[in-house]
Amino acid sequence: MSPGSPSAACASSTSGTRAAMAEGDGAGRLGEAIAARREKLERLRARGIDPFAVRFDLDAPISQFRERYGDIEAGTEVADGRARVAGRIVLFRHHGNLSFATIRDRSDEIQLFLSRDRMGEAYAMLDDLDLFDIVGAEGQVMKTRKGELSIAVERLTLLTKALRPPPDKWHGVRDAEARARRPYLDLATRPESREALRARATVLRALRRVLDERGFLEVETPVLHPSAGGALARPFVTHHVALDVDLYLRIALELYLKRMLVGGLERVYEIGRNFRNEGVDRQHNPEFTMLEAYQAYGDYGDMMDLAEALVREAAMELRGSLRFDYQGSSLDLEPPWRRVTILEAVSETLGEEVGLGREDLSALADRAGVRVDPDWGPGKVVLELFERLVEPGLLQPTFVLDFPREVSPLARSHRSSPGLTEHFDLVIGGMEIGPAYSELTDPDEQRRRFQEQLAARRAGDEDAHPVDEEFLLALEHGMPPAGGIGIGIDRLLMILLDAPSIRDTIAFPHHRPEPGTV
RNA sequence: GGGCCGUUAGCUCAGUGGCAGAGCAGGGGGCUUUUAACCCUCGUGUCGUAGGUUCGAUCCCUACACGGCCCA
Repeated sequence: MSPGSPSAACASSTSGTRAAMAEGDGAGRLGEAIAARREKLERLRARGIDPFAVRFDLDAPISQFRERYGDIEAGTEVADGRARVAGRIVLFRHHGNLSFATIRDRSDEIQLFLSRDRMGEAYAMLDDLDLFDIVGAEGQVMKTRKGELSIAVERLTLLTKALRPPPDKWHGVRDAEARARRPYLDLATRPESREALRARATVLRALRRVLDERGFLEVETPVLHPSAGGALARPFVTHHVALDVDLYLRIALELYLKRMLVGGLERVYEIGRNFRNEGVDRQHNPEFTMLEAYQAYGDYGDMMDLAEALVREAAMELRGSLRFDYQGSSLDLEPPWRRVTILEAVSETLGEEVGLGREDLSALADRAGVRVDPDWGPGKVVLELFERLVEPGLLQPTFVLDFPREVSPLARSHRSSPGLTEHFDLVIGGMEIGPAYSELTDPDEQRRRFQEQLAARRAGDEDAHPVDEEFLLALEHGMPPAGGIGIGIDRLLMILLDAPSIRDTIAFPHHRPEPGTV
């Protein structure tokens, strides 16, 4: 964008259609506001002030001044309390030769006490400052007569001039669409929005700590996969130009982490982005963060212990408690969590015994108001019944055990129940947080499972698992028995933050591009 | 995919079949202890888009787009 050329800036606007048009017309309040800010920009430049400074030395984040001087008496100055802080101007109150500005940094807000007395001629610069400009300030720590901790500024440095007006200083960005389209404005104006990102970091740290302490190695595996496996979902397709091959964005981490077990690493985990080509709703974003961990010589029982430890640690770290509300209902994350098989859970909800052997499963589903495809096998019908009728009601943390083999091609067959696998889903707040298995290590069995999936795919199931020869080859070299688990980080955050939508946990959630901007 | 709701100034929101409204933000003026400061003053818009009904539509109707909620 060429500096000093308002018209060029308008013409090259990349903002929304409506805004861009208002600007293009050169009329309207937005155009005026931008023009006013640009005039100030030029005035500042004319006075030798760089409106986009290179750097600023500061002492500490604002929160530290609060901690240190929060207790001083109203109407006093701290003799040795010098402060250099920086932040964005979020409130401005002018009183002629005295002004108050509230600036915000990553840690907190503090008031700048700006008087002509202390600033002299430099006070005139305030005429050319606006809300949302970023400034650095140096002065004396003080408290006003009304008891507001402030910095009596002697030197004020403009660090960045904001050329566009900020959102409403009190409400921030409230419109869901506007928020989704310009998340940085939401972050700049709504504290909860910033808190959610801190919470994510806190939770990830806690999860890593638990795994690191247990001897798991954090690893990274490819995002570009020649075949999209490890889960039953439709992938995004991309293309490698030099190799001239189509590749898929990964839908799961599983198959590469298992190869690492073949490689002898025994305990590995990865926290990474998965991509699934599906709709966007309260519980789904096309890219989401998954933790997967694999523990050699363990089974899905060990994964239950691990899940409890991981979630407990994350909750304690973030909330300091295992009991809190989720969307109006009280939640208790204290282990041990309830364990119920999927067949028991479905039977309990329907009030009659449900098994894979029942001939009338489809009719049963029909009576329960759950639509099922006539091509589906009993396992898929049971899963559908569970997901529709049972899962949304499982508020408290629950391990739902022993999924039908038909819907779990990568889990080991159950050691005692034929037709089932050692696969559980962890459900909290009515949402699937993640699956875990006793892993299938028998390459011949794995091949048969893939072939069953191939048959399903040929019958029209687009989500069926592809046959992955490279993976089978690795298994043939021998993978130790292992337990593996996946935890959807975004959904776990929904629980821990009491958030109604996955969007509240993601900095840049996906949305349709605004028409006319692409 | 279906149903319902929403889309009006940069932001937050009112509103009407007959000149388009408020608060904040912005311009001008005042103010040396404010707290979403206050007081005076000034201007504003493709009323989501495209059609239709009407003398006249931002308002009623239809379709579409985007968003939200619910259902599948």
